[in-house]
Amino acid sequence: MAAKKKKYHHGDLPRALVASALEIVEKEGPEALTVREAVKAVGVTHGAAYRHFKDKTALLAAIAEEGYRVLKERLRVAPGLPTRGHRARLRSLAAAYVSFSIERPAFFRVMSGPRLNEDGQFPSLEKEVGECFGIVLAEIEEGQKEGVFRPIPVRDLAITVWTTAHGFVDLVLRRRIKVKSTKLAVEYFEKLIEPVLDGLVTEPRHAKKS
Amino acid sequence: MAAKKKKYHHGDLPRALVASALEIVEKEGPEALTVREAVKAVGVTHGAAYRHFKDKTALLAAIAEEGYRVLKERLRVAPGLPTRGHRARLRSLAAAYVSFSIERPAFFRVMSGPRLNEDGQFPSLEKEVGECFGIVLAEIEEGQKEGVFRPIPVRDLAITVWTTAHGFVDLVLRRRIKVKSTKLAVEYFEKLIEPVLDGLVTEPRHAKKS
DNA sequence: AATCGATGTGACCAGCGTTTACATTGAATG
DNA sequence: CATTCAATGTAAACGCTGGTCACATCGATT
Repeated sequence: MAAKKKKYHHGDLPRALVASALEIVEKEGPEALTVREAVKAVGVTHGAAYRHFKDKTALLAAIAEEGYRVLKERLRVAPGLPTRGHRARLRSLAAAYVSFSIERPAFFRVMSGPRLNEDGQFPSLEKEVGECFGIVLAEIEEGQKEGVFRPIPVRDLAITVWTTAHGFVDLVLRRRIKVKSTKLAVEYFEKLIEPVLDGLVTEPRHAKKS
Repeated sequence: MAAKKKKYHHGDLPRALVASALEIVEKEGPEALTVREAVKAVGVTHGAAYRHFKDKTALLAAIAEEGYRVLKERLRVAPGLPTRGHRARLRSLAAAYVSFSIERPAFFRVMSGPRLNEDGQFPSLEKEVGECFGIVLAEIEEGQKEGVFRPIPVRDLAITVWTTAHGFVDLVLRRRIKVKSTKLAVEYFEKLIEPVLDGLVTEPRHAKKS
């Protein structure tokens, strides 16, 4: 019976709203998200939402931003010990992007969904994106200094890996690439990316035992 | 003054509707598409649209299908003469996907946009997708027979290339990868995919002149 | 205790996708 | 040629949406 007191002011409506909205997206997909629905779980009128978010788009941007924060954490721990070698670390980064995106498709679809990044809108979102990309850039830079990666512009290398991971996830979530489980999807990706990595490193290609 | 006779029945409403809808998507983006708006240019009530399309989604599916038909044609002519060698032909296929998608983003965004391919809905759409993918498969199969591509499952090779091209386009259209023009985008892609191809072929990597 | 900016309310708007009962047609049938 | 009938288009309605606005209520500052 611990009925919450009905306060006129909520206290932290923005955060509660993002959480509620994320839950809806997780259950019914991004296009099913409705300001009115998101507001219901919070116990507030839908008009109140517009005190904190200019737009429905702004609400989506907040979700996306949160998503990039989660992704950032996963990218940070992904490479594991520095002893693993740069190729393995880069593979782990890509796999982390894939597993995050496939395990939390709601995040992924919002993060790469609407036109959140057309202009300079949502600079804080842009910042999170930049930090995620920066992690990949830094890793490749180091690896290249040690001569592991081919002498291609770092940016190009990073974009190639990003492109591969992103495209894979997108096609999986759109059911163009069919997989039976999220776990298998990540395993499949790790198999696919191996030849791509071969093309990005200087060391002679993995000798297949045959 | 060749005012068209106002006939009660349109003649070919479905085709006209798809054309009108595509035009809107081209001008204002897919999310701006409205059944009511699409119908205006055709001079018919919005209710009439539902005689021919179960849904707004079905209308989008028709656009997507048309898009895959156009793409298919471009994939067919892309490889050029068979004398070019399989690596060049595969690169051309990927580049054709990229240039089509970037030159006609409206098509791309509809084709890979909403959940058109969740279940077995829109089988005719599914067929077009399959044919496009089939062109890539066939090319790789041949190249592999001649020992140009590494002995990886054909499907995996095809998916890797598709993933790369698709991911690149998606990131470009979402302004995550910044390019100054569509032409430069394609050129940039062709540069990026080179190392990837290196990883997919058996021949020793391109010797860089240095 | 009075004040005031921030926050929430409720009513309202135009526009949307979709459905329905009804009107109009052209082609097939006799 | 007249009749019929399925296909196609119309008009009005439904519930829902994103967004706005005048107003109510609060909590912190004075």
